[in-house]
Amino acid sequence: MPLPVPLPPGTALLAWYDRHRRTLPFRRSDGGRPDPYRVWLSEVMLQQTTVAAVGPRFERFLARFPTIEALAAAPEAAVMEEWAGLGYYARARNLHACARAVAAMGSFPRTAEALRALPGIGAYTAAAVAAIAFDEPVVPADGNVERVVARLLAEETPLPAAKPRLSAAAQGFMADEAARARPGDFAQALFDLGATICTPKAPACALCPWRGECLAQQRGIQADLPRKVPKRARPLRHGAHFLLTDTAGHLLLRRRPPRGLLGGMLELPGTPWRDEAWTEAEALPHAPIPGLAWRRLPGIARHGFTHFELEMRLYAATVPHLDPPEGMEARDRMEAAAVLPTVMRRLLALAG
DNA sequence: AAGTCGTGGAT
DNA sequence: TATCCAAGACT
Repeated sequence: MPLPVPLPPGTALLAWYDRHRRTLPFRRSDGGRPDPYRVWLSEVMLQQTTVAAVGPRFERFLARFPTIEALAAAPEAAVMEEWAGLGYYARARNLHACARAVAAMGSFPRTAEALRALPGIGAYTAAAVAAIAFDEPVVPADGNVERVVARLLAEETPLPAAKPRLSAAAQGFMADEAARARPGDFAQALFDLGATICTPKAPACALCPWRGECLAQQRGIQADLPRKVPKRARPLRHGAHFLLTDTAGHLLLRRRPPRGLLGGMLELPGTPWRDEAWTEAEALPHAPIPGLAWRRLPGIARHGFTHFELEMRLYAATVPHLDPPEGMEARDRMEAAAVLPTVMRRLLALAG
């Protein structure tokens, strides 16, 4: 009987993946070659966004834009509306620009290096699409992979400073022959390991295919890694917005500037957002149509952004017929609820 | 290169 | 309620 030899990392991880891989809406289960359009779309949707949030939106997006040519041919406003509620709206603008670039080229580039040059595709997404769709031997380093590698190596340097080292170490996995034979599966195996075993809070080390070689687990510090630099507190800001409706149930919306926060999305017209609350006398001059009988609705809508928190007051008025001023448009209430970003849906909720 | 850029679920 | 953080990109 030979001495038990630890399986090389690639073989052990892939064997675990073949038994425990997750079934996901954007992941093929028939073993066929993934469609680059679907892989790319899912990777962009999944940027800083949970699998649970992407799930129902992925097929819905594909139903509306079945091919990258269809996406490229669509107006940007249609893409923004389809993206409403998903957040990080620059992704939708870049997605559209990328679709037009790829459609003009005829097909997706097949290497991470070439993919990296497209809008909205950074180092991670380039490697993920190259590995999953084209089996290029690269390792996409997302938050899961950073966490797995930080624990494997017991890396004490806090993120984000440690990211280059962790990413390089992850790429080093491709020296393993088993990993190099299945780059797409290897990448997704790392994702699944991070999502189901090597979790942020209480990792299930007893079930981990790499428990034998994990330095953090040996030292008992796995739950403390990766270390991170503390985030700054989020300031509180204030706004006042205006709900103008007509007797047919339409309401007035305004398109935000094409870049920056919520760039290109629709909103309820309102004041700028500032550090101090708006009094009624300060807010009313910002109404889309001054001089109407604006009435303050009770309550305050709150919404958390990445780097500040927002409290909004809402004023309402009614006119017989809505005639949108320049730069604004009228939508019926059901449609508005569907195309507005979440922060604006909170205001609609305030109106009942 | 640190700040900007959304949202919802888990804890 | 407060905090974390998720298949990050861009400036």
